[in-house]
Amino acid sequence: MFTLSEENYLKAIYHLELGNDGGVSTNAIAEKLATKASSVTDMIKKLSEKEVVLYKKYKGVTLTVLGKTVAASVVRKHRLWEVFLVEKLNFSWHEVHEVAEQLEHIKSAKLINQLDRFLGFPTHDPHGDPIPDKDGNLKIVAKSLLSTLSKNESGICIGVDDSSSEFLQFLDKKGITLGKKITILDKEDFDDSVSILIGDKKLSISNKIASNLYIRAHTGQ
Amino acid sequence: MFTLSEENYLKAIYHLELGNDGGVSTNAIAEKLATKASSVTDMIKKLSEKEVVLYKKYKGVTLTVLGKTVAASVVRKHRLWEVFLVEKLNFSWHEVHEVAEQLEHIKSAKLINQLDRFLGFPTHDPHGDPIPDKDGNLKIVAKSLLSTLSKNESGICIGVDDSSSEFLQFLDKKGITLGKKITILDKEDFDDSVSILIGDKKLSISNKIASNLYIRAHTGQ
DNA sequence: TATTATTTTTAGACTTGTCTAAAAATTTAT
DNA sequence: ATAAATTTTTAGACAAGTCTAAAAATAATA
Repeated sequence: MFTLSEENYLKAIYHLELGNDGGVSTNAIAEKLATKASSVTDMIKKLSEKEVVLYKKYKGVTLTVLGKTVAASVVRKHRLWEVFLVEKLNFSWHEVHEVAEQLEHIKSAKLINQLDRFLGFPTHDPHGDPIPDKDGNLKIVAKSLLSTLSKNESGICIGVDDSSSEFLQFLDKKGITLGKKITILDKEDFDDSVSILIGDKKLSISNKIASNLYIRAHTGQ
Repeated sequence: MFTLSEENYLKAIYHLELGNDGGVSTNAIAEKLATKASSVTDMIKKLSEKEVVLYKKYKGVTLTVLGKTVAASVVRKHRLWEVFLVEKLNFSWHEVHEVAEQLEHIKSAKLINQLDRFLGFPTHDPHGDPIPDKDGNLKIVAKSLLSTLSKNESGICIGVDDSSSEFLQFLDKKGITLGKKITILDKEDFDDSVSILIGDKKLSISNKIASNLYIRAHTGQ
């Protein structure tokens, strides 16, 4: 069994490993968890004892198979709860993270299995991130950043890279939500802004926005 | 804000105050929380600092208005989550307690308000215990123990006194559930056992069972 | 490659919540 | 009302998780 703190470390390492492949550095973990490197070293030793990470001094850590399973289970719970909050309790997508951070640590296999069924076995959370299955595997969907599409190309908005509350509220204001079709009308060279058609609305977004939106390739116009 | 541990102490004191009116003893709290009296003394001092209990050395504690509010809010969350687990996730009434013990500490006003609405503003949990409202008030329903009814009297089963998993499973096996009408057919003097009619089934139950079942007086017949 | 700069680890301290053992206060009983 | 039993508190210790400051190792640079 793992403590709340241990679970948070495993989750952080899990996310960091998905980004950079190879070992995860002490500093990277410290930054992600808003803690100090010395605290991370202490915890890493404990996790190493418990055989959920491989650790060699000064060389960073990687999750073991067991560690990956535990981390994926926490992520699974987090994302299922997010779906619950949005679908059943009328939360907005920018409000769910904080609460899911707490709910993800509730321990009950039956709870999470029944919740999964209750929600209709969702595959993605409200930000478009995939929900690991019971064994910790996640289905990767091919996705591109909106900023990489060319003029006249289009696709379905399927996720966000930055899921901060501020960014999500900005998207709400602009009417950009998951599932909507987006077409590139024009790209401005001088500031990299993009004119898009979303639904029947035309709007211009900055490159910063465009490179935080994931699009599923929409083959055949 | 209160820690998980503080919330558990407040909840324990809240429950103990409902039973015995007047101050709650250190030992009573220790027993309820399966901890040691010395630990209780330590925590009581902290709670006293935070002005959620009134404490005088050797004289036990009572909750302040603030303390009662906090405790009632934890109980409210516990019982709402129990309803959720039974109504939405197909838990049995004997399975909910352990999980609700965790869920009751999740902090989010919106979560609990929306959950309340989602569940249709329930007034009682799956064991028949009343759910405190947002202000911590609970509606007390007049109830009697089945063991106090006389021959030919009847009532509706509305709760249990002992909500241990074992007792609840026993009731399941016998087909005794909340909402069912129970009529006393006969009472045996020599062992205080009771013959009852529940639904269309006749069965004999011991006094121990009869004095753990709450009945709403069924006036008229 | 020698010297900085950066990263990581160690050492020691602090907080929270718990414990045991012993002392103090209260209650019960003779 | 005094002695015995019980309850409660104090004192000191411990584990988990964190921190600061300093030391050690690694990486970057001249």
